[in-house]
Amino acid sequence: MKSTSQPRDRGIPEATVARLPLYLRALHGMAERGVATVSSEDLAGAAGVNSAKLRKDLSHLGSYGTRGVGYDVEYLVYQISRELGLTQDWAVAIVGVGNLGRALANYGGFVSRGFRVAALIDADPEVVGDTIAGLNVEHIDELEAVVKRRGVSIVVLATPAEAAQAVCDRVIAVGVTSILNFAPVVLSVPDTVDVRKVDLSIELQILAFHEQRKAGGPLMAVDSQ
Amino acid sequence: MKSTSQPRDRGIPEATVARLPLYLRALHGMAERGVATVSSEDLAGAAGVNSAKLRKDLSHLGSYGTRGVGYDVEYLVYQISRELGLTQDWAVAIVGVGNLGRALANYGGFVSRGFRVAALIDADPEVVGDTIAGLNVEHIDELEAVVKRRGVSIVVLATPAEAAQAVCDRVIAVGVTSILNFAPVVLSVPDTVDVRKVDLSIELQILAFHEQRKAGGPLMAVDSQ
DNA sequence: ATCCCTTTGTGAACCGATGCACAAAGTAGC
DNA sequence: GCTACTTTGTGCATCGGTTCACAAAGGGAT
Repeated sequence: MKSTSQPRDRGIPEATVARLPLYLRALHGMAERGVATVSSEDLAGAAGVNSAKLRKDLSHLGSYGTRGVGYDVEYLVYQISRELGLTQDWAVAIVGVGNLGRALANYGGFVSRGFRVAALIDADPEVVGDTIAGLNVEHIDELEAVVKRRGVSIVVLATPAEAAQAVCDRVIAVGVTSILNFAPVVLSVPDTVDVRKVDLSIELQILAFHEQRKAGGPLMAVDSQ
Repeated sequence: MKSTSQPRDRGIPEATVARLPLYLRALHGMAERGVATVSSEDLAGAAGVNSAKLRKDLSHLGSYGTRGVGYDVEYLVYQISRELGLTQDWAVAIVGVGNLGRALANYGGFVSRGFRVAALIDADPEVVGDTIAGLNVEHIDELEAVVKRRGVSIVVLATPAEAAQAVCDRVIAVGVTSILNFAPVVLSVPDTVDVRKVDLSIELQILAFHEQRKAGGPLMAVDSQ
């Protein structure tokens, strides 16, 4: 079993996986502009990475380039899509239909290729029954039933921090193993479950740290010693 | 110059900086519950990290713990806040007041300690003049003036993808060096500028990748060879 | 068919981050 | 003061990821 017919390794580095969507987006843009073939140099430029890194990333999927020529755009789009699992359709449920949940439901670009918002769920009787982005908001009591009925496999948590862990536990109990968490809490889950976290406040704090450094560091104003 | 009085090293590892906000949040929770002192083990548990990592992270700020006892919660909150630059007040402008921008403006928890939404800016005459979260939405033509007048130092981009680079260039031209980008594009900026990216679609794709792996991998359905 | 040019795929050095494991430093009890 | 116990701070081995640099592979021209 050498790198002739089955070069695709089961273990793709996590860092590579995180960049594949970036390459895919750049490639989609190129495909729309009618570009047929692209070099690692150009694609790397479009994705904002180093070309050696790009080549190594792609080499983890297989040998899809042609030396002296580059990569076929359409073919590469297909291969990356398949590797990421975007050739199938993922049903996503958004739990928590506050400002953020609403924005996510309406954000077209977000749920694009491969993903479909299949359910909106909230606890507030005030919003249950509303129609948002063409979907009926259902009550949290229906959570388990809705997840099962619609074949939801990815849950987006946009609840208040206090509610997140409880909702998390419930969706895991019905078999969901992929969660995108917007609530500012550390979820505790079994390690069979994947949680990705998006935390706006943390991103701002990291920016503030660097901004402060540029301005002279934390000692400047205080001069503690 | 040893580690007695000036232990604070100018170079805090990036990975550490990214975790400090997490520790800070856990500590705030503890402070509210009246906890006076915490061990690395307990704090690490609350933040979801390994205790050795936590201790090493904190050691980059200085020697703020007491052996045999732990860390003083209040004191550590102060030290981390100071290191992150949260003892000062950062004026944030949100550009793009669509669904997402609106959600961000209203999201109280997001702009919490140390941050203040100082301006909302949009190009659509339909929304310019509206009041959202107590703020008047201003026209994009006023961008430079508003940024200067309000002392904005961090800009949040919540525009459509097509507009993001242009807005980015403009705010950089007025001196902004910290940008939080929600638009699904790779911004090109001088390397004096910090850009952090939040991309919902990428997060979903990473989840899909792992979800597919759990289900048997991309070969299962296709069996290409 | 041969030579030259382009671009891929990857071996190897390097770099930063992680986690173990333990000495150093402190508290508490006698 | 001395001993036993707790918990920090860190040296060290390790690991994953990045980057360089180049040999291998292909295309095109003569």
